[in-house]
Amino acid sequence: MSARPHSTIAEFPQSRTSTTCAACAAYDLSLCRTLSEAPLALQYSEYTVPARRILCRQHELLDVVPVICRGWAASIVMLSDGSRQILSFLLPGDAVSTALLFDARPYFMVEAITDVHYRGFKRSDVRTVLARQPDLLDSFCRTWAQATARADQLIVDLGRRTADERIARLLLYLAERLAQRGMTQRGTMEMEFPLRQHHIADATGLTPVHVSKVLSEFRRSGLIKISERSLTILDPERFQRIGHMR
Amino acid sequence: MSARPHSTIAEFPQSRTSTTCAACAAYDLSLCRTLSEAPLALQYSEYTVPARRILCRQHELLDVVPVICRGWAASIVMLSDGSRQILSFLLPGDAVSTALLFDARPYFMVEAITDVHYRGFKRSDVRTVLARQPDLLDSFCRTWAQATARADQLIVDLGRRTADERIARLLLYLAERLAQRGMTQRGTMEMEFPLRQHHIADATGLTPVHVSKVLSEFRRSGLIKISERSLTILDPERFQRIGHMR
DNA sequence: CGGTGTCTTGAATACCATCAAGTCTTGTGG
DNA sequence: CCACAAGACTTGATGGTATTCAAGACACCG
Repeated sequence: MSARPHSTIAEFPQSRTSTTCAACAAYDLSLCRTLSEAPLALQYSEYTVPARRILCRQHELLDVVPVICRGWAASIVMLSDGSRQILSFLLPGDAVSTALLFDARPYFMVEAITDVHYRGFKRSDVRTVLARQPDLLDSFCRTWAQATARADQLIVDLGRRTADERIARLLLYLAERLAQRGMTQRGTMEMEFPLRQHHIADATGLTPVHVSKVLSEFRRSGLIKISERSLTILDPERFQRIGHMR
Repeated sequence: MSARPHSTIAEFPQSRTSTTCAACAAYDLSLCRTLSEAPLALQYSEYTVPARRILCRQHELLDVVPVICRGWAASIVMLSDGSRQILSFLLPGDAVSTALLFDARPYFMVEAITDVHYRGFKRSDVRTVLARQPDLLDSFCRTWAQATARADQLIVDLGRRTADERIARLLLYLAERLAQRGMTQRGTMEMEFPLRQHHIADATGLTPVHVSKVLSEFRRSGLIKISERSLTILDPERFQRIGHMR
């Protein structure tokens, strides 16, 4: 696999302008609002990085907890032979990793998929706030528990499911998360979909070549429409059956 | 795959005798001690179940948080076609799942591998104690963060590594955890090892047949000795290279 | 306009699953 | 104590799914 020379770390925090949070697709779901608004009003830095840029590197110290405001990112483990495994896709409102609060040295990197806008909260600030606000801590833990459940589900998918099943389940899972954020066309199963096939491959433990073949087959059988950075699930019922074959 | 008619749920809590915790291999590591001893002295029930018995079922309500005292168990997701994926092995001192504190309905089952002795703490008790003791909460979260890291590591293994690598890494990981608990022969890499090959298969996303072939190959090349419920890593250095090939 | 990234398709190959038969051990009831 | 059944493991033959290799089409960008 090829080196990616364009990947350089984000370096320059923007001035902390009051960004239009109304644009954040997950404003209501997210911890971000609670942390940044009164009465807590934690300080944070804001960053904007272009697609394909690295937000933070594997094994490098990180003293902020990043929260995505706009765009898609992914947390990725890179192996020494260049192969990659995506642990999770990060959508607006997602904190990069809940576990990051307790370990300053992530074992994965975070890479922007689209242009990404994000905030970095100081770890120590977040921890003191959580320690003082039991209800906040509780909702934080619930979010963490959800992430744990998703990770375990992914383990099952990678361990025991075929390529068709893995890909169908990934797409359905993303569709569900986008719907929660109001990021699908109202009523339909149509959504903006910035993932490249190599992202799908890295998330499902497959090769890009095989992903291409499976998606083509899905397209031919009228299950999905996928093109021009957009995805439509045409036959949700049949598509879900493929994801739940076992 | 076959139905396992012998698996019935553990039903009868024993009388709450003061068990000899000195025998617990992970007494110092575990939350269990802190929870059960003064000054907290939480109430708990104690259970002993034979090998292959189910401690708790997938999707069934559970109002206690089990902590393993003796023996090996595994948390397992079962799919409708009978195939199984082991999420984690549970050793003495392990709580069944940290996430279980926030979701009473586990998406996995827990099965005893050897005879298992465990305690069940009431979820609500544990939560109130955690809420009141910041240092306890902190160490709880650190344990959770470790479990999260292990799950992510497993995702990488299943997504991007070959059978040889997966199996070698599993054995090394277990050896490391056993060593932490003083459950290896002092100085050597020899340990009691109750796993059947089908457990290894279910944990690595492989078939028992293939596990057998890989283990035989490891044995032939003098990497490990594995027989009679015991495992010795004969050539740790070479074995680790196999686990870290990429 | 070349360069890079993305996607597609086909052919050859590798890895692991499946199927099957046989050995050995373990546990159980007669 | 023996007979029998079930579980655990091994080994070889065969097959399928996904990888690797390769070539070409297409879009986008500086």
